[in-house]
Amino acid sequence: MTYGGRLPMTAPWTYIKDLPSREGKEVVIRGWLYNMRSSGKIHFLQLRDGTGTVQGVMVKKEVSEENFAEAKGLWLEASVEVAGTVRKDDRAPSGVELTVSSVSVIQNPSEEYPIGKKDHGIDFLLDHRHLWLRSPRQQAILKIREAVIWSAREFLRNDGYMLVDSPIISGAAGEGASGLFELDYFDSKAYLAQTGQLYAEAAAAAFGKVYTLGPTFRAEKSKTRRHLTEFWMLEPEVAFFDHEANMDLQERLICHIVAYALEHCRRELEFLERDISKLEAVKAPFPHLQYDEAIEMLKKLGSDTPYGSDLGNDDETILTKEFDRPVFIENYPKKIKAFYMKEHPENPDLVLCDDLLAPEGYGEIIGGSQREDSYDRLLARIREEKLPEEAYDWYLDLRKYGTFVHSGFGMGIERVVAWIAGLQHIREAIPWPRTIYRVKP
RNA sequence: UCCUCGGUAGCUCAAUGGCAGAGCGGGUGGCUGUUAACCACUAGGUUCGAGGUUCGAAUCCUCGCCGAGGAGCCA
Repeated sequence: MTYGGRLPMTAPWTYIKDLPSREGKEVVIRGWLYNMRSSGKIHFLQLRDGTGTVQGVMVKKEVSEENFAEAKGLWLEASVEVAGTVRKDDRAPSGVELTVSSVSVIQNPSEEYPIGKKDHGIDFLLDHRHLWLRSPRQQAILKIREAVIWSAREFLRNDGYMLVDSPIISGAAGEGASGLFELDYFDSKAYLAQTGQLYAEAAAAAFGKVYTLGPTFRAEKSKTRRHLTEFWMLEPEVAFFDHEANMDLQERLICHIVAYALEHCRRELEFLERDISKLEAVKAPFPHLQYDEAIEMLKKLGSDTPYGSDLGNDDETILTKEFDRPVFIENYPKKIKAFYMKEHPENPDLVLCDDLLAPEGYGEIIGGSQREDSYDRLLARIREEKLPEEAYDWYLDLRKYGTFVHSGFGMGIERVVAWIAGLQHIREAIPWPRTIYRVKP
């Protein structure tokens, strides 16, 4: 079982996804054995290579006795190179099977694979995330994640947006000191970014239409199905866009992402048993509710959240069940929102902002606002919130040198993935979830 | 930080004061079309830890540890 000797890496091999087009041909595939059944004189090798799965049928009288016996001794997740002939078979899910002529063992595990064929508890699966990724469900979810990110970037790039990365280490507190991860930075303190927004605003003054995409960090001890301590956020920021244009961009972006997933991830969505009709309903225009209308509506639906409070998770769930597509909640009271949001021109107690809530109880996937562009009002807000003024000197500069109407928003990647894939918990929507009690693997 | 629930074989769970069990996985044997294959046999335990109540504790009590679900906060 010498790897280099028996398996020249320059040799061509075939990916399982391409087998249907190689019917009748002799091929070699490389991958892993994810299950095996045997009837004594015939082995059924369930093989996967990351592009698909195929059943290798190994008949005793058609292969060497040694090779047949060696195959029988394989453990689950053995890595193998399998040679055989592609054969059409109506019993196979992909329409083809592989009639095996020989199996070369790359490595046969010396102990049993921890993840079995029956159900496991979430604690065990998260402890084995590095192996759990191999399961079909996790692969389907992560393919949808990739599609969400890819389609969002494609949409923005085609619409003239430029990716301008923002720093992960920052000396400024961002949205307020609570929930920040603090780290030793040589002789002083620094923080992990909670948002790239302030940097995106600076970049918008340079490039006009920009976005950031990267990990963000919240040190809050949240223990819910909607929270991670490390999550990815897409944050467009647009010069000369007002609140209305901002929401229009959000609506177009979400529609594009959903349409892309429906077109390119149909198999994954079906595997996850997602109700596809719910996604097909996601079309513009999305309904809009003013904050006070939302509070009124919630009262009729049995919530006792008073005017002036932020909506709770239960409120979001109740509210979104009233609609078949995402719903905007606009113009929250100033005192429950961030300092950088622009005051409502007709009501100084409100700010020009929006949350976009996904249907079916998934809740907030986007938070956005028009930014305060007045130097004086922004400075006043920083003082009102008792934020460290000196940390925001550069941010205030943006209002000092050619200030401009601008707006932007943050879209939580994992929440969008959880919604589109129909997940119960956000932690499956990221390859390596970080939660309050879990940083390994 | 608060509330709720849980921790028993490698895994998923049962046993609720009276002999520690099943399914899956592992081992051995059988089976030429299996689809979480099946059949037979078999090995496998510090019941999370410490202390307590009791003739007797996986089970009841106290403390601790480790998780999960939810609240708050947020994307």
